[in-house]
Amino acid sequence: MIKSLRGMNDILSEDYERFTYFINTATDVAQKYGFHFIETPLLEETALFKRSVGESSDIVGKEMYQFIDKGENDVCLRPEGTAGVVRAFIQKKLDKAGGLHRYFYHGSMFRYERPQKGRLRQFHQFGVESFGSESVYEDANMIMMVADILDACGIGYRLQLNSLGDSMCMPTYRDNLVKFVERRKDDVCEDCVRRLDTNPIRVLDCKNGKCQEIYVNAPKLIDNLCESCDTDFTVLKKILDTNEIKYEIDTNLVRGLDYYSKTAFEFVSDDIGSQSAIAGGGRYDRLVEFLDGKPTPAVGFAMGIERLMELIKMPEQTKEGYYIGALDENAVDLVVQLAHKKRRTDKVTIDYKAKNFKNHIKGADKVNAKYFVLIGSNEIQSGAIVIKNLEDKTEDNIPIEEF
RNA sequence: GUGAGAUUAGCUCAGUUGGUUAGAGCACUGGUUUGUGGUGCCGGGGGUCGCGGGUUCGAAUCCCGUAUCUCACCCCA
Repeated sequence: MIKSLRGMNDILSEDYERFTYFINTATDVAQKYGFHFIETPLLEETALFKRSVGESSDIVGKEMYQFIDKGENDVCLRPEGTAGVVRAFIQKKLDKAGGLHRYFYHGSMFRYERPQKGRLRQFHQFGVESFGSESVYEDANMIMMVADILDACGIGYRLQLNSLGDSMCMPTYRDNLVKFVERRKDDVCEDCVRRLDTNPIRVLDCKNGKCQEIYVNAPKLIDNLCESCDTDFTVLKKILDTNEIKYEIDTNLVRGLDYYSKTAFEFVSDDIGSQSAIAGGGRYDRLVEFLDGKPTPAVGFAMGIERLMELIKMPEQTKEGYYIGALDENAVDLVVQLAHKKRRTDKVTIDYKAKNFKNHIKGADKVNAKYFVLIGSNEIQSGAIVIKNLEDKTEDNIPIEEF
């Protein structure tokens, strides 16, 4: 038997119901915020991700589905959504057009990782990107949108917040942090020593308890923000307070992608195991120019749909449509005919086999039909049918032509 | 990429110190006076015990390899 590749799942039946319910709910919220759908290719030039996500990140360093295509192009399956949207934004020259451009997307992402609960090689994200606004109100807008989507799906969460600084304050801070860690190089774990070279900020969210004890006394970026970053962060907190969105400041929150600056946030759930981040995002004011566009402030987020799946509270299913059954073989043709007519407006379930009453009602119950109609010799002779409402148990006798 | 555990029917799981033909519940399918309310009762189909080797008179059971899933590390959505 041929099986699907490791970490790549089929989505069907009840999972599909949940999946589409989430997409529809999130789409509805995004549209209410004035965002428009954008679809970008699953395959992009490898250089796009190297330059945006960053070569020091694990994603680019070891998790990309990268290959040379038949035209000798170095390409890879997208590991995340932002880079493609930014590329499209620049390619369509919207950076030069000015103004605000707001997009949402959803689709498959690919990362060559060891799968576990909440971590797949092909997974799905719903994401949003906003270009052209440097206002911290737009950052807040993003966070409120995530909160609205999660609320609409009945999902509980904790919001973690941090500021990563900008090109003014971040480099200075990073140098100070490196100096701090280098003085204690012998006491921290191997990973942290490695991080000093690759991505020093990441030492802050090291899971090693001993390292964390040491970093308690490390300089905090949040205490070393430049004036504009500091003001924005204060304003952001105030906006969230005003709009009754609870948050925790997590000075160790570091996003894994190199392009983030200033606001960084992560929504986490305590109910889904160790892969607990259900949404993450932040500001990336420099990314457009890194990718050869006109400098354009931007902010966005992405949500991991698979991680949300089991948390989504689906609305209660209501009875819907018709079940039409044949009591004897002669009636099957008429059943098919009536179903064909009724399907112009309603959902209709039929069975090609003639069965007795009890088996038909079992079938109607199983598909959650609201109306129940049986056709047998009596109906064919009299030309009248009984429509039974399975919800309120009432019956209605009408001529077949009026059905 | 590293470490640990798991894998038996469509699903959830039993299966004794290795011993006849591998079980249950749910699901599926049919019957239960060929015509009105589901839950009852009776029956039926469905398994290369993840896959491949090995030990043994004999393996779902013990050993080795391998695949996948799960958990942790790592990383992230």
